[in-house]
Order: sequence, then C-alpha cells, then structure tokens
Amino acid sequence: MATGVRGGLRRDGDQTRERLLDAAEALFAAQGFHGTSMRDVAGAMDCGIALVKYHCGTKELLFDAVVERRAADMAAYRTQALDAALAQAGGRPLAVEALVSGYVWPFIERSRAGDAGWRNYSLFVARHANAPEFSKVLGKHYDPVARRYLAEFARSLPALPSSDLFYAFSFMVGTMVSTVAQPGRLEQLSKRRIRAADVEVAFQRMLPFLSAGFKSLVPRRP
Amino acid sequence: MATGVRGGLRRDGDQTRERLLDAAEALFAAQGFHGTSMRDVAGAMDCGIALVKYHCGTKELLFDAVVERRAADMAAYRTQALDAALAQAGGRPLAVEALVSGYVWPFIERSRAGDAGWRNYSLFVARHANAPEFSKVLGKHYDPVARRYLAEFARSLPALPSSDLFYAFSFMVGTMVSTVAQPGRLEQLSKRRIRAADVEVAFQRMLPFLSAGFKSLVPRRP
DNA sequence: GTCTATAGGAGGATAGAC
DNA sequence: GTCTATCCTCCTATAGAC
Repeated sequence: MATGVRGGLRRDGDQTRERLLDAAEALFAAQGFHGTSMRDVAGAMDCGIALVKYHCGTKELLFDAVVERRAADMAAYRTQALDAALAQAGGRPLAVEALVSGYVWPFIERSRAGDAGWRNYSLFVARHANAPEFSKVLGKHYDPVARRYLAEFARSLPALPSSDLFYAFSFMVGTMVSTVAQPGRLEQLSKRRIRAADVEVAFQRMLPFLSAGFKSLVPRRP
Repeated sequence: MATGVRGGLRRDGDQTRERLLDAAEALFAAQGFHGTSMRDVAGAMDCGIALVKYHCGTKELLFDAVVERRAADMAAYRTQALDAALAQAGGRPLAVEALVSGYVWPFIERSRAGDAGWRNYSLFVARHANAPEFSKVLGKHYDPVARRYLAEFARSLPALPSSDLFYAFSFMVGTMVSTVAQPGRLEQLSKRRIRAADVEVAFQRMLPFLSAGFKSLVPRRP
C-alpha cells in the first residue's frame, strides 16, 4: 500500500482501522447489530460516518470484519491447546476433559482476563450467536476448528454415535456462550446470593458438567 | 370495557390485540427487536401504525406484552409438571431427570408441536435471551418458576452447594435455549450429515446430558 | 487518509377524523 | 375501535473537496 512521503504526522490507516473495529465491537456488544447505527460508531471514534465507510464499506462488512479479526486468534488458541495436548499424549486419544477445556477455556479466559476488546468481543458473540442470520457468519469463521475438535471427540469416544456427538457439541457451545453473555443474570436469579459471577468460577463448574454430559451419551456395554 | 351498541360487524378489540401480538412475535423472532420496526408490525397486520400503538403503546411495551402472553402459559405447564411429579412421588425428592425434564420439556415441546405462534415464540426467546436488556424482561416473567425448580433441585441434591446449583441451572437454560434457536445450525456444522434437526431428538440427548451434568457437581463422599 | 454536505428514505410518535 | 396524515428524528449511502 504505497503510502505518501509527506511529513511524519500522517495517521496510519491500519491503526485507524483497528480503532474503528474496537469501537464497532464495543457498540455491537452493548446494543446489538441492529441497535447500533453507523453514526454511533462514527461518534464513538469522534469522526464522520464517511470514514467508517471508507475503511469497512457497508455495515454488514463491518460486522464481518469484527468477527474475522478475533476469530483468527481464537482459532489459533484452540488449535494450539489441542496440538499441545495431543503432543503430550503422544497422539493417543485425549480425555474428554482435555477436549472440553481446549475448546471452551480460550473463549472463557479471554472474556475475563483479556483486554477490553476481548471482553467486548465475548459479549458480541454471545449476543448474536442465537440469531440465524449472524450465526451464519460466525459459523463461517468458527466451524473449521470446531470440526477438528469434533474429530478428536469421536476418537476419544468411539462408541458415541456421531449424530449424538454433534448434539453434545452444540450443547457445549450453547452453555459456553450463554455463560459469557450475562454477568448479571445469575445475580438476578439468585437474588444476590451469588455476587460478581466470575466466569472463571463458572468454568470450574462447566468443565465437569459438560464432560459428564458427553460421557452420559455413550451407550452402555451390555 | 363498555363497547358500543352498533351493529354486530364491529371487530373485537381483544381479537385484534391477539393478532397484533402474533404479528409482533413472528417479526421479533425473525428479525429481532431492533431489526423490526413498528411499520413492519403494522404492515404484517395490514393496518396503520396508529392501531399498533393504540393497543400496546410503545415498542418496548409491545415486546413485554409478547413475553407476558406466553410466559404465563409456560409457567403453568412447568408448574403442573412439577406438581404432578411431586404428587406421584408422595412429596419425596424427585429424580434429577424429572426436574430437568419438567423444566426443559415444555419449552422444547412447544417449539415443535405447538402452533406457529409457539414456534415463533421459541425463536423469539432464543434470540433475545443473551442480550442483557431483554433478558431482564424475560427474567421478570420466568424467574418465579425457576426459583421453585431451584428449590426442588436443592432438595434432590442436598450435597450440592447452592452456588453450584445456580451455575448448573444456568447451563441448563443456556443449552435449552440455544438448541431451539437454530434448526439449521447443526446441519451447517455437520455438513448435512445431520438433517432436519428435530428438537425432540435433541431433547432425548439433552435429558441425560444435563442430568449427568448436575450430578457431576455433587461432591464425592470420601 | 480525512472530512463536509447532502441525498433519499425509514424510524417512532402524535393529533384528530370517522 | 379504526384509520389517515403528518412531524421530526435518525438512518445508510454517496459525491467530492481538502
């Protein structure tokens, strides 16, 4: 991208694009895609709408760009967790717990310990995951890694019918996503008996919960 | 509501309101709250916007009205399932399976076998469940019955710490809701190896999956 | 790479006739 | 109880100056 040779004060386009995605991510997370206008995004960046369109085109493309930026990293984290576990096991089938953890933990961990961007992104995903038109886009970016995990689940639980595996996997994703969605939901339901629901604590419960769920679907040997 | 004494051709206001809620329900389910305009609702009813506002006031009140209409029925189904199981057990603690089934099945069943209204409502709930501002409204209508079930879960699993119980319950709800959300999601992920994902089949997997999850959180006796 | 101006339409809300 | 007409805000998108 041959940039000009003017003095050093010229702002970097890539950096602007990053800030733009940050702003869109935060707003989409807080208000949803339809609840957010291009004006909101431009306003958060303190710039005009035209600049937003210059960098990302339409609103739909902006949505896709927000997903794409993080999805690549998330895929890397999950793949890395899987490869590390496989290497340690010498290629033998992994424990279900390791697979659940490898898929769920990167998402949970970044929704808490990550920077504000990752926290917004978690809410962003959770908010749109159950809406068909958005889950299509999300699936486009996430399905490849999900299929790798599905193959490993099948190897670890060979007696589990493959159709049941798909169901179990989707239960796992549904649980993961809804947990991240609403920090305040548990407080409301428990009438403040649970405070400041920490997603990390939630993960400690989720891991045995989901692992037991997977195993429960394996047919008993007679 | 003293109605006039004109000829019998006058349309009934209550019936109009029902049709109005049906239309809003379907549109909110398909496009979400922010993605649906009052004009869309009026258009679907083939009437003016003013009529919509006459019956339900603001858009937010319309949303609330849609929830309220079904939530009362759903609460009745769940309560009835619980009471029947308790009566049969003579008031003794119920099996976890019975509790999971009592809470989940009414929602699943109506998303499939119910009329078009109930099917739309399921999608409606799923789409908005993970968005904080809507889950507040949903919680308002659903929490009372949820708390009854939580009390029964505690009675059936006395060794389970109450905070863990809240987590498990929210995992259950997250799984239930996400399952109903996307009939097409499983096909996409499985590359058509699973066709026409039937929520009733999904329920058959969900029941053991979730029940095993609940039990997995009960501390082992040394 | 940044920004202003503006087109052209869709948004929710309201007043008042029938 | 139903409907038309209308207000004004807000939306996305575009053209073109700097």
